[in-house]
Amino acid sequence: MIRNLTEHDKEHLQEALVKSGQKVTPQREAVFTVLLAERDHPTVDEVFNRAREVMPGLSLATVYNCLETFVGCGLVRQVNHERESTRYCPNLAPHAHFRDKETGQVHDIELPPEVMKSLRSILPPGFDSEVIEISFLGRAQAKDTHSN
Amino acid sequence: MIRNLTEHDKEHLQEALVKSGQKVTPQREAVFTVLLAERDHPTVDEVFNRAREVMPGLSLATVYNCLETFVGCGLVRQVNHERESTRYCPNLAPHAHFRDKETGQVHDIELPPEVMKSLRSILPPGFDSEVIEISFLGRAQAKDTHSN
DNA sequence: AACACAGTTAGAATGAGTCTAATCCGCAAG
DNA sequence: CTTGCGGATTAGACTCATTCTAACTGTGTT
Ligand SMILES: [Mn+2]
Ligand SMILES: [Mn+2]
Ligand SMILES: [Zn+2]
Ligand SMILES: [Zn+2]
Repeated sequence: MIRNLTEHDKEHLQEALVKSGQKVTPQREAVFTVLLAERDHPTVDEVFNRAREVMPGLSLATVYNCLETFVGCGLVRQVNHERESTRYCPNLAPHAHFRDKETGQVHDIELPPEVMKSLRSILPPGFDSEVIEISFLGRAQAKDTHSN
Repeated sequence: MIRNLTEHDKEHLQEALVKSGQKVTPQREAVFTVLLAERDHPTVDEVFNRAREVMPGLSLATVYNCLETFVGCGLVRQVNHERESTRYCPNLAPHAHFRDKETGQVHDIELPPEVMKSLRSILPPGFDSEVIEISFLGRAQAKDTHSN
């Protein structure tokens, strides 16, 4: 269920950490592995529980620390919906989030560059934005969790 | 500073409340007045402190209750940025929010219908969204708070 | 060996928001 | 009038995601 990191992902992790002056540790590898294994936007507690299966001594504080570190080096994004627990997303492509009101599931919605551009264009002169967050709330038709 | 409600706004409040089977009370009028007086997306505490100036006995619990009621009848919108305290906005036109990273101020950004449409169009078939939230984070050039 | 230092850890503290149970108040029936 | 009802208000207790603190670990350096 929680496969190990591919060489490629391992390098990605190491590069981002080292580039910002931080170390690769077993805990960070475990947490990153969890994030890549199931891209369902888990909460901190969900990450914690999944990671503990493979590293039983891991503490909740460390999961908070790792996730904060990852956000800091741009390895993952935080996802907030209203005031619910923060979720984490390793998808680095520009995308919006769709939250299913009934199931609570969060889905990635690809953001074409033209839409990004039209969004930026609504900012009046003088407004300069680094981050744009777009989130939908609604109902998504049930679909196979893995369609393969 | 905290002018009374215009007749028009009073009717707006009454209509929305009565339509959803709730009563106009002095507390609700006071809280609504505060929201309309300064459209700066105040937090609950800010609303509380402003409203107490005109109604000293008002309780924080009631401010929470009033704001929840208003959201329920569509009189105001909740505005969340990351995990900061929830803010409240009486602007009913479709708009996005821009948060200034330095000042913390929140500005309304008008959302043209064509942009709304292009946003809706990125949803894959099967996804049906009632609410879209768009928030920008960045820096806005200082401007007179009241330019009149 | 002693030190430096980042990372990890358990548990305490924080604080926005929610819940509870008592009281208030406007209104309608007796 | 008096009483009863139901929604609204209130103070304070409570929740719980997140942050903070201080001790400890592990690794590399002098
Ligand atoms: Mn779904
Ligand atoms: Mn500003
Ligand atoms: Zn995502
Ligand atoms: Zn607004």
